[in-house]
Amino acid sequence: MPTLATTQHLVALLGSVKEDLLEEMYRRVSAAGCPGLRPSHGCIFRFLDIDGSKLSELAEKSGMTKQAFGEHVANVEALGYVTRVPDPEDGRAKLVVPTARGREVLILGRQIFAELEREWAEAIGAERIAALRETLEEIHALQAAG
Amino acid sequence: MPTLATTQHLVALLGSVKEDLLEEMYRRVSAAGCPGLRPSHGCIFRFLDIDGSKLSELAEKSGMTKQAFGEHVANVEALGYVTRVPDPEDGRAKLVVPTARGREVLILGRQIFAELEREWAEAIGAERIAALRETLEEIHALQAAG
DNA sequence: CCTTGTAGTCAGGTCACCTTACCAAAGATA
DNA sequence: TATCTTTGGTAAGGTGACCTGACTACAAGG
Repeated sequence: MPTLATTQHLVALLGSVKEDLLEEMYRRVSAAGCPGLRPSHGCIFRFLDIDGSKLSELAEKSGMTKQAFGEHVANVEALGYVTRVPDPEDGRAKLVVPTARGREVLILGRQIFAELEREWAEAIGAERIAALRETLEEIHALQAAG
Repeated sequence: MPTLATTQHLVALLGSVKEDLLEEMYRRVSAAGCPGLRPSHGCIFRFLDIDGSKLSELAEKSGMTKQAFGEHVANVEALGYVTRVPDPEDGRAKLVVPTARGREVLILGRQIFAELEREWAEAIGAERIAALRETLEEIHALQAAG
């Protein structure tokens, strides 16, 4: 019989695991010599092109307002990971461009993600991780539809 | 080859599904005639005893500070779902006690959770939902340990 | 009693968003 | 070409969900 606790546990569990992963990720990023970055800064690196991307593009891809995204960019710029340069093809626009350190973070991020995937596959089983992803996608689709 | 997007997708997916579920839950609670309640108010109903519980107990179980929890209680009290009464056994303490409407919410919550479980089991398969939970628990344990 | 610990509140701060209002440049239209 | 609308970005201010630090009222032990 499903109880309040049972199902709430699933919701809480989803939150915990997400936080666990984000935390672990940024712990490693930090340990690898890129301090100051917070989990929320991931929204920048996630879709950032190595040659620079327009703020509004990034904001839209992240599902955030331009203002909210711009704030994160300002933070990450202050930390020295990106710069804002005027877009040569659009006088209104500015390109968010990774600095040398920023490009390191981009690569580092990929490495750390690969590392985590490998560790989960080892500890839990690659096919179970795949199944997890599939089930989550189905639930998401179900909720989006219903 | 695991990419940045692949693994980030899993983190994002966890977040999306969690939000989906919380949203759906509160949509139904609202539809069932209990307006004003927000997802974050779940922290109160989650551990609230039908006869009342002490604020600090609830705060501790939710992993929140007393102050933060107290704010939620104030909100939910203003909505008329709980009251704060002095604890007859401890002059310092106050009991958070559900009102009649609050007790309805408690029951309603259980019903909605049961409903959701049933729907997922139907659409996705009970054993896959169980597997999801198990895998999440293992990852959580893994991260807590490592 | 008096000290120390605990329950709860108050004040104020932070973080990650949001809305409203605006400017400046681009593109469409007349 | 002058204007009108759309789009890229910023500024200012607000909100929700937390936090820390400082405080009061009561409890419990020596």
